[in-house]
Amino acid sequence: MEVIERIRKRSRQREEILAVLRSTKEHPTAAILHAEARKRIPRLSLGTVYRNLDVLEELGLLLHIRNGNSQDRFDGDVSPHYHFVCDSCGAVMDMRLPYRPDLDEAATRDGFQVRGHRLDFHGTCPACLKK
Amino acid sequence: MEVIERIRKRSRQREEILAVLRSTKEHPTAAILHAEARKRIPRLSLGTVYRNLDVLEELGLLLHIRNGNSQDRFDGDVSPHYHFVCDSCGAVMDMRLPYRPDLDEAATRDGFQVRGHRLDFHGTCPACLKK
DNA sequence: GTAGTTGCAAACATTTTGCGTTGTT
DNA sequence: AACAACGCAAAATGTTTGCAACTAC
Repeated sequence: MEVIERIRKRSRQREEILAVLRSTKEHPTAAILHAEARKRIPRLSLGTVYRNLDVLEELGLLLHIRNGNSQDRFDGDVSPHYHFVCDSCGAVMDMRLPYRPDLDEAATRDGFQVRGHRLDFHGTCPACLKK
Repeated sequence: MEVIERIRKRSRQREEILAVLRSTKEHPTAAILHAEARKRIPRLSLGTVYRNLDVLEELGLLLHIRNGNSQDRFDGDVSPHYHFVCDSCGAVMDMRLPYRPDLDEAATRDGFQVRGHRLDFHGTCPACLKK
């Protein structure tokens, strides 16, 4: 948990939530993380999951993807990268595409102070194309 | 209402909602549209606003921006363009930046069928910078 | 007359919060 | 001992839906 312990008290719940998130390449919802983490901490409540997701986001240890059709998704990979969202099945996948800092430069004008960007591609994912 | 009338029955409510959306450069939430359209149609219900936003999205007459901190926002400008989201005040603004179809080409690989992309910049908006 | 559309209110789904207890430092 | 974090359940938020009445065609 590195950074955290200087600012927050440690908790098994928080460690477990982050571990689950880091163990997958999917981009799970809060409910999925809850179900998964419960396998090891059966009494873990959903409220605790949300509270810890907030804390972890604040500390920059996860990405909060407010995209989805309904439920938000979370990404344990905080390095800059882009996503692909399937129009058909709704899955969120990582793109193997270099990050483009030059886009921020092009956008810095008209008085905007640009801190970064978010780029999502959408279309049909390989799995759905097969159907 | 151009296109619509061939597919749907016309309704004053739908026309008013689209008119309000087109009259602004802000990117209003459903609640804002409701409040605004109510000035002319006092009994307009929020349910009707949501139903019509769905219809209008389906017909390609608006963009549904599932971004925001909580409430979704809507954009009456359906031409391809990018947005800036202010980290400080949450406002969504249009960027004067040319659309980049080449990004889609670069992303077409690994079996993805790319239909388009969404690019949001974030940082601090001119108004918030002054404070 | 038929079927799309409405207003209203109830239902939903997701996320947030209050509170008394537990855990970490 | 102090106070962060917890579990639980209730509340808040944003959106959707069922239904009877209304409206466009």
